[in-house]
Amino acid sequence: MQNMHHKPLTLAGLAQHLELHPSSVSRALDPSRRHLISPQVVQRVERAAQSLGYTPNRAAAALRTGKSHCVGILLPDITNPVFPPILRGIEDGLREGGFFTLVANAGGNAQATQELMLRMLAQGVDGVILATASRKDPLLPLLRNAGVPVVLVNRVDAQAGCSAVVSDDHWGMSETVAHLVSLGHHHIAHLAGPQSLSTGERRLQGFHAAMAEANLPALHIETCDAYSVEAGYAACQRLLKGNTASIAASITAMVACNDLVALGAIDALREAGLQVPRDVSVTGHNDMPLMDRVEPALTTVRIQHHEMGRAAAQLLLQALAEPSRADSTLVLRPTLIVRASTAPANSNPISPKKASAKRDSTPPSSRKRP
Amino acid sequence: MQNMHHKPLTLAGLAQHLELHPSSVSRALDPSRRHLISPQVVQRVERAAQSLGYTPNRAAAALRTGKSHCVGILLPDITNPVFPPILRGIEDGLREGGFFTLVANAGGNAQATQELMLRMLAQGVDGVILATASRKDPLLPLLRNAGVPVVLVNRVDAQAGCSAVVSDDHWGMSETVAHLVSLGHHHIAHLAGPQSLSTGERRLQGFHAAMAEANLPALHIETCDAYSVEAGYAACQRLLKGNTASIAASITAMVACNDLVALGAIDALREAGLQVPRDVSVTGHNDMPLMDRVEPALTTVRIQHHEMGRAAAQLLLQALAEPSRADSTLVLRPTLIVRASTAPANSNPISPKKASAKRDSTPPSSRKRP
DNA sequence: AACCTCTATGCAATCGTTCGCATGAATTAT
DNA sequence: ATAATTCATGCGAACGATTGCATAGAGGTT
Repeated sequence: MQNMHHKPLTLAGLAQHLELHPSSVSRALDPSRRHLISPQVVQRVERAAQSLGYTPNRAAAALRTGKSHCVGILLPDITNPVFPPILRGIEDGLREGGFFTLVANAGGNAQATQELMLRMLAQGVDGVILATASRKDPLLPLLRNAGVPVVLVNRVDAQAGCSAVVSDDHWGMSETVAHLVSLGHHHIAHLAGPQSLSTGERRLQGFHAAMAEANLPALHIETCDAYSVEAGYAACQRLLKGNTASIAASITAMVACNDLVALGAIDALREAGLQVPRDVSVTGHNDMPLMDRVEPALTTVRIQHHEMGRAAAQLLLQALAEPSRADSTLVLRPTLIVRASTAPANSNPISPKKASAKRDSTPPSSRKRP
Repeated sequence: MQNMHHKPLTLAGLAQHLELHPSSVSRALDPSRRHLISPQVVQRVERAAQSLGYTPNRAAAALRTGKSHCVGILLPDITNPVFPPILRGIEDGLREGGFFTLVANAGGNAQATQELMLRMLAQGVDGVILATASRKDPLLPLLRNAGVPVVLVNRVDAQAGCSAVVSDDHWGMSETVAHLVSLGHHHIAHLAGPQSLSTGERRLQGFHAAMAEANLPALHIETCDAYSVEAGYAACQRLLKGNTASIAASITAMVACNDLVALGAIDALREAGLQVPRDVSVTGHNDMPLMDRVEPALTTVRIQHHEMGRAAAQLLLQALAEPSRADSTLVLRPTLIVRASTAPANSNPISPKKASAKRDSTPPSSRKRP
């Protein structure tokens, strides 16, 4: 086989071909320094670069300038359906800015995560986007010390110190509770997320605020130790068993911190002989894919995941271009999607099933807030 | 604020501190060249590197050696639920080998994809994993010419020339058809995937082979133009309307090329007044997340996505370590997961609903082949 | 004791780009 | 016409790690 591994054309090679000095060619090829070179030469260089297929060696440029045009993305686990659209948004945004994305799953412990981050820094990433930050992340001081711009996405940090993009959890909770109240619910429980994560904390706060706003007491709150079906199942069981039967029976609606938790809760409710939504209405959060097709279709809060990623990328690009720029936090407004898992409150659990018809039966691609 | 951006310690700096020559330190730190240095010095160097927090500048090493320790991953769209577990597997595998993953979504046209790949090469990736390859990908010659090792995952290329990891589509189809036959189905249709993609082609071939094996004619085949709910919906409609009413009515089972297509098909069947699985059984492929919770829970072929990614990473690492090594194709065996969307064939559509009880009611975390 | 081996370390060139500075040519001001 | 000012380009030293080759001792052989 004629495997001609054309050893890539170098800047010096191109310069020689053009009978110019490498530095001139370098300048002619860089938009921000083009003005130093005469237009004719610029054109000549561009043509030659094009036809000879010259591609600059980024490693060399990275060494010289200290900029690798790579951004590190740290997320807990891409397998969690929340993250793909975020990552997609980040990648779309960064690509426009000419950056590549170095993705790593930081599933492990803090120790492993820290080492991972050190390796990323050694790799020379110009900035970092964290989708993993708990409320007080040990990585942040490290990154600050390294002088690398950071943007948090989906979660914020207690002691801030960097830009962030989050969903408006207060608004989401407020809409959810208002929806349930309008259906006649008064005894509304909350399956809260891990309080070590900012989303868990903020949604709980949002729930409290929304209940207060509706003049209802927030009595039934159970915390999950993870965003998973299993954790939701367990939390719901605790909620049902922990309270006296009469109190538990009075709960007619449950607001979950997350779609998976909601699914787990539905499982637990069914196991307890209760029907959703006839006996208890359940809501989720995130509007993960397929939530319109589970049984019953889940009423949930749709977060702008893709937009969150894109915004995070833009924030990082800004910080990269203008390091002195002040940090900013972007809050994106979610949308309540009403489906079949919520129904009018039913004070008498023995009464016949009613009003459980699906209200959002449009195909997924054309779903909109009613 | 006391933003001490400790300019990172350089190899020369460390050497100076140790009163050694940079080259000695470099060797002492590299496991494969350590033997050239006396054990005492190696230890001294390691200690110092540890305590002073020395991290080698990869950009410099990349320039000198031509190896960046980065691998490029190209996939159509991380938002497609098939890819997250694959990516996760790839990342896990590469991390063990000390490599980072540069991820890019190649959603656009061929032109844009090619440019993206060129930029990746300029970035200096040591190898590439493609999850995008159609049956005859224009990227492959380009990569071959650049002398960059390539591994295909989930899809293979007609003119091979590189390693690949795929699922055993023939086996999957064979199991699926056998399952349907054992339920008494004889008139089995196939909603095929795009024939420009290797999975679409291979699953169609597998379907033909499986039907032949069962001594059944493969008469009803309709091709989807994408792996989506909409495409499945449209294809199923064509299947129902394109045939005469009598033929269409005789179909009692449909094998879809993909879970989403199966969901679309179920929509179309319902719209036509047919019930799943009472009137028509439907199967999917992939076992995407939540397929156990849709209505009805989908019988589908579970692909080892994570393992596929991991294997691809290992193949690439091998190719990187030993460039002369021959290409190999790894075929992973999938598993049929039987759920509620398949039921015994019902020759009389008017007969009462039966045998639609869920057979896979174990929680998602502990699902196994029965 | 002279010679040879072997081993641990030092030396210096190199990878491909970038950028401060120097230089010569062209343009303008006086 | 000459000096002052631009402008376009050339020059060469970085950036930080790697690596073939050179070398200085230590140890062993006859």
